[in-house]
Amino acid sequence: MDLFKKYPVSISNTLSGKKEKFEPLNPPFVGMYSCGPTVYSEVHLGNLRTFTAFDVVFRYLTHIGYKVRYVRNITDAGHLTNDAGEGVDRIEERARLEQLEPMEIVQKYTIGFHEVCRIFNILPPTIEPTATGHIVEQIEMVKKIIENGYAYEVNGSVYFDVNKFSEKHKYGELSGRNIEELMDGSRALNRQDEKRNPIDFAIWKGVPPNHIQRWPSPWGEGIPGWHLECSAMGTKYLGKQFDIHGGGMDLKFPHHECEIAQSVGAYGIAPVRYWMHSNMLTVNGEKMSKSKGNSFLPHELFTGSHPLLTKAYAPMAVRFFMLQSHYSSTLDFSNDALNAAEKGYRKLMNALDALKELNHPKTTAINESLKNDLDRLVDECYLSMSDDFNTAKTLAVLFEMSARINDFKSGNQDLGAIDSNTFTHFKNTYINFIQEVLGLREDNAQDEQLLNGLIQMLIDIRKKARTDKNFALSDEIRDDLKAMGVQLKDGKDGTIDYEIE
RNA sequence: GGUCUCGUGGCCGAGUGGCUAGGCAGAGCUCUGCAAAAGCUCCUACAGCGGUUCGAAUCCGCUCGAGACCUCCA
Repeated sequence: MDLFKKYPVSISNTLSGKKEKFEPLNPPFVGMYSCGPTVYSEVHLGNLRTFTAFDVVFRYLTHIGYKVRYVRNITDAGHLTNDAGEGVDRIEERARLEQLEPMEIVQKYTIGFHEVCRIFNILPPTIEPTATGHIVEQIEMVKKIIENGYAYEVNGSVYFDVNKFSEKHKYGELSGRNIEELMDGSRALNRQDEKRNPIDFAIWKGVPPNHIQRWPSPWGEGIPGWHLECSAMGTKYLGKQFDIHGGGMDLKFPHHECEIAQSVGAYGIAPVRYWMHSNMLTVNGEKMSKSKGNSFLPHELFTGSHPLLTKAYAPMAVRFFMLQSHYSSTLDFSNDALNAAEKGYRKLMNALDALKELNHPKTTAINESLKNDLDRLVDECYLSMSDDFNTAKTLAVLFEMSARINDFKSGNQDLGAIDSNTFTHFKNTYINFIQEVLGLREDNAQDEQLLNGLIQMLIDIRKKARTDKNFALSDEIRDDLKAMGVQLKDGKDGTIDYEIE
């Protein structure tokens, strides 16, 4: 039986505001889209939280047997910072600043983004389309919206007519807004404004002659509107209606709201069945963002070079830190929290190493209650993840499992007291959840071999010293290693393990 | 100003009507040549006030506090 049938997934659908049973349109296939980065500068940790959240969704759905097509875009076409045609195009701005062609900027930061994803063990999506690679699709979509009467052209730009749209459809359903309030909230149009209504938004924007990024269109040279790419590419690769659309909370309005309007305006059907929004990473209670100047860059984390950090943190400790909270809650970023996460992460990984070394011996007398306990833990891993991808709850279960693992390792508990099927199931679940579902892995894998050899050598010397009762020497070796951050651990049976701090 | 969210033990964070979250820190015990690790035990909270209920951290109301969106942002 497929795991997704045994452990049905529920998702907090931000469209309905309720937790709903997840039923894909065409099981076992799942279509999932999440908004990727605009590649005009380095991604920061806040961005990474969202990518990590949907990485785990992708991983888990895949793990339980769904065939997931996961589309995450790269926004490499510049967009004006507001729809009135004022403001700046960030990619264009950056290009002028660095004296580069916009596509050089885009290339540079796309590569940087991929590098960071690799470091944080964020899997590549199954399709990673770019906005500039889908100008044709976007133009076609604009045409359809015009044909359907929901957009109008002014001076080479095309605007979505929100008022017209709302005569037949709902606008603001996702973000819980109504048009009247939005009108009140927006400033009045000035004389130069091309829009009929302040809440209309550009789906194609004509650009002045000095603008570098530009594409020909039926309305003249210009750039696509900034909400349009997701609609066009989502439709192209996932269909007019697909299962899951994710993104950060701050994209809910206007970005996702506009996506819905465009898709309905073009195809007459709601594009997404389950909307998921991940919450913000905060610093001292405030949203981490570039504009607030409180963002952390990945390399500042690895090197500990940020003024608010007391030390460097490994990427996997940070990933673990993010998984310790639910994606829909805000998560506060601090040294103390990171320190705690680092230790918790190590504990989990130590148990993982121990478990990999464990093999089931001959079964002796079966301990029923132990067997039931292990089966329950396996079950709870799945139930927790199926409950709206509750990674925090899942980690709590994994910690319980690690205690059982350490019992087996130390001999506190006899492995023979359970049958080998139970053990294999337990073992596979622990390994799979940590590595595949949560995407946690050992850091520093490259240097490990060399280091392992060196330390092993010292361990052998120390073993001899202890056999000779030369404790002065054995302690010296242990203490000197400790000073360098290598902690030796003497086992009951004379084996010596170590841990790098 | 409008809309909305949140306020959990020393810290971080799950939990949305009754049953122990978990991690980190702290205390103790076991194991151990010592140390570390590990296991076990303890520290048992839900912003304040009122209400609903047999029973509320969980539902309702008010108060206080924090934050988000309404402009680009994951």
